[in-house]
Amino acid sequence: MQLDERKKKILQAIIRNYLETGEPVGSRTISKYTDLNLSSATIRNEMADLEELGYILQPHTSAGRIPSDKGYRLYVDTMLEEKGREVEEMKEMLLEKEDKMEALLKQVVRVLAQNTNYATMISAPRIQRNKIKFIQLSRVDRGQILAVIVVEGNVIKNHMLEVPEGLSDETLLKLNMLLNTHLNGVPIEEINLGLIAALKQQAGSHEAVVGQVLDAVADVIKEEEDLEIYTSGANNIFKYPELADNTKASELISAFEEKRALNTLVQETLADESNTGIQVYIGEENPIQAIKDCSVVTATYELDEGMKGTIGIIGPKRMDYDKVVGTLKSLMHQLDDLYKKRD
Amino acid sequence: MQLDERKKKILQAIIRNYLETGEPVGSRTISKYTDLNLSSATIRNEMADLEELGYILQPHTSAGRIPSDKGYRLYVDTMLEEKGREVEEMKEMLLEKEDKMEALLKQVVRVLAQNTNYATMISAPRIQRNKIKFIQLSRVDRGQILAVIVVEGNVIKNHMLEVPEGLSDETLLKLNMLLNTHLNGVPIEEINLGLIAALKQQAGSHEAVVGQVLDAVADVIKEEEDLEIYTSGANNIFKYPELADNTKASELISAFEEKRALNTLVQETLADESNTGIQVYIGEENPIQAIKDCSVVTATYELDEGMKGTIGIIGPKRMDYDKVVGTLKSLMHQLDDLYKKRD
DNA sequence: TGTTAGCACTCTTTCCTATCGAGTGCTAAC
DNA sequence: GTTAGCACTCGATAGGAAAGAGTGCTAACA
Repeated sequence: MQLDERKKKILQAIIRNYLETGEPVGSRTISKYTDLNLSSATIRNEMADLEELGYILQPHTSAGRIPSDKGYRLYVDTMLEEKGREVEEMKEMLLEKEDKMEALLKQVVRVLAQNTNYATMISAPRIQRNKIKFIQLSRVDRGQILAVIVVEGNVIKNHMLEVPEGLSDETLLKLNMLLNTHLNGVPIEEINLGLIAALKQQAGSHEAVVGQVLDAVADVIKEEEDLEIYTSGANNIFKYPELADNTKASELISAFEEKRALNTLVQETLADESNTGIQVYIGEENPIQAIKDCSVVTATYELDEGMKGTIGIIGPKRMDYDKVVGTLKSLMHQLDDLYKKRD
Repeated sequence: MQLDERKKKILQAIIRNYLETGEPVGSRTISKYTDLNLSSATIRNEMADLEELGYILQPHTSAGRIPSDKGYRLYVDTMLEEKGREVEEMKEMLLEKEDKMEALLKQVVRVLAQNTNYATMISAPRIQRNKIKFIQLSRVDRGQILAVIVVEGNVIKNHMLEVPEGLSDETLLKLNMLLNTHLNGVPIEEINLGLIAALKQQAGSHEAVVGQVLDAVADVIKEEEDLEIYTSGANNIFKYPELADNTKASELISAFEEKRALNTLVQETLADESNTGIQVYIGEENPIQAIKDCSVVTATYELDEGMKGTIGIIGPKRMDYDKVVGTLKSLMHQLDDLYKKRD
């Protein structure tokens, strides 16, 4: 059996309707809902076929049909081809520029949750090019030195070092020179044992200080790895009865709080380079067990200088894919603009 | 009518039992539960009295009794006098020292949630003494300058400034001198218009740079105000049926996510200086409307140098106050130790 | 051959009712 | 003051009937 045009139309109608109502949809509804002018009986026949093909399923014998994961998948795929919508609504809200990346991300994720009525997440951009741009040691207190490390992309890292009180200003100046001449412009990955040994040797009796600075540099990478994720709108799941029962809700909330799980999602999204930057995981397709009853739409955004992050929208399988994809696309453009303007 | 010793004992028994089961407790249960050797009928009489006094109430005519807010309050008050327990369990977990304050707080709040099975929050310490300790401008790029501001308590603030490319190293040095001589040791609150004007005048043509630095300083205070709050264990609320229905759960989760609300709780806790540092808000007593069906136990912790923060545990009204207070007390000691050791 | 009307059948949902049982309040006796 | 006893209340639970939505199948139709 093949999936002809009419079957596709009926399937689409079923899904659309189900997205709206969340209830299984019957043949009579479709008979009226579409412009095919077919009786419910005919629809019933077609539905039986669609079920056999695996695109829809019946919760129980005398209920209407609901889309299967396979059905959603077809729907989403055809939709992604067709659409390139826009949602301008949130532009204004975003335009209240925020100075700090963190605040900006928090705002984006909140606006997105409010706009879509789904749960949302965003991962802070992961810096890919990691050259050291600038290092400075400054005395703050008698026995305390502040190390400031700036990495390409203007990621700034502060670290307080305890030093012997006898350390003179002169020495400090020397150490500054030493560090900057050897490390400026060097990608963090290239700081190997040889370089470290050379630095320590030149630092002489102050090798401990150099060691601490290098530890701080190493931290920059470490922080990269457990990258920051912000979430919002977790409570939106209560708007969808199929997700709101205690067990599921608890799992979902928990996954949202323990951002560890979401991280796998981020990784997965960043790894996949194939398409437009937008990916849709339906039900079991997504890598997180706890949200297997949900669908996830993710987008990769890229700011200047190879800084990449992920935005995700998590909702019921009957989420309004159309709108969500549109919103994400528009949002990505705006993030682009926003960043370019500021830069 | 007075609250004699026997009534107190009965009330305590009712509350204890209700804390365990979460079910209304009947007269027969109490008759067996206590060592008073009274029949259920007698208990019934006493319960009628207790109800009249407002310490307990009946969900409906033929049900047992549950404690009222007033009842809990009495229970908690007498308990706080008596107890000074310890919970050593989480010591080990905390002893895996974390370098960064943020990571430490996140860990504390997580450990606490795991230990208690309630939702938990912690606010990052708010610095009270705000003297500027150190300011430094460093050139990072041709047109970019990094301003590092260190405030007493070693709070570090970075800010990137855009400057005209013509700015010479010499000028930079002068500006550094200027800022440090005038601002070092000055409490941020005391930077008034007069001081600002004087600084700008001395900076001459570079007053714009000084202005930007001062803006960054102002940010330190601003950040103080919307202080950071970390939460954990929100999903624990699903363990208590009386909180787990959709409406309530949604409100709770939402309040937990929107940390704004929790902030009022922090403020309130910090404001109250009266007692041991531990406060208990029962039901409507707490300032957040969304969690009016919960109880909140808060503690103020104080690290060195007048840095104060708040820990909170949010659970059902029938939370195990005894254990929670004990846990919090022990935790506070450990935080003290931890910080002292590191310092 | 595809479409449709009709009908019996299935299964959930809803509502009603009866029953159960926990717990109370009251009375009378100890 | 304490207790036993009893009638009463009211939620919870279970069973069953009726309603309703929707199906699958058959037979008729164009």
